[in-house]
Amino acid sequence: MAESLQIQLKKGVLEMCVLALLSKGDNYAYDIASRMAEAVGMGEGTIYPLMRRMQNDGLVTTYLQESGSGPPRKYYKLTKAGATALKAQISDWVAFEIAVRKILGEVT
Amino acid sequence: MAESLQIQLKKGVLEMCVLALLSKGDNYAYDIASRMAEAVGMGEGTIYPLMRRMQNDGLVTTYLQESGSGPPRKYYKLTKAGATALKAQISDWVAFEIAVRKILGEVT
DNA sequence: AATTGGTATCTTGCATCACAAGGTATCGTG
DNA sequence: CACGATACCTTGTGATGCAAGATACCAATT
Repeated sequence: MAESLQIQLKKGVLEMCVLALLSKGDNYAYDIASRMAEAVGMGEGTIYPLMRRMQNDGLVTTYLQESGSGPPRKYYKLTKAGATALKAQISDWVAFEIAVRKILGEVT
Repeated sequence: MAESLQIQLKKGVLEMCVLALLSKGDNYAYDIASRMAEAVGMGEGTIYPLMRRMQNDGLVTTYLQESGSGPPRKYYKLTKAGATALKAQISDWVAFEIAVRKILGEVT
């Protein structure tokens, strides 16, 4: 376990979840945020900086599309690099999960 | 899933692991840090503020003990409140784990 | 036509906190 | 006595999640 915890936890989980959602189909921030809010309690204000960072990192690309019910949506699409990052982050996450379970041990 | 992600992730995991270690016996910061470093890559500089916070929160108490090999060690001992917090945090963690696995879905 | 409420974008200020790096002190060994 | 290991702790930095709010579009009610 060489990497810093920060990478595993902070950059890791949220980004990984968003990448996982996008791997099932393009989506826009508001909807992603809603799903994440329901699933893990993420706040809406968190998603936009995160998406911008992921775009800067080349993990996603964007395109605009009319919605018919509100302002146009900015859809995010996974790139090849994004898919690769997703795989790596999942394997990191699984390793982290195992490490934590080991620490918890019989306490669980 | 009402609580903020921050609580689940940041305050959560590290504190939970430390509490779990202490539930198996009193221990001192340097040793805890070593174990955590090996297990999840936590840095040593992280442990001392964390322990102080946990002490302020009444989750642990401390006592000094000579070591024979270096300066005296400050042992931390789990309080009743600490044990209660540990249980709650484990159940939060398990729920979080499940939520993440659900998001990852078949991608895993 | 004006207001409300839901959708959807984004910004700002704040607080938290893990980390790296450094500082201090004790002990045993070469 | 110097060195490395043990063990404590502090400081500064950077990252980032969050709450709150600003902006704007659309549909439906008033």
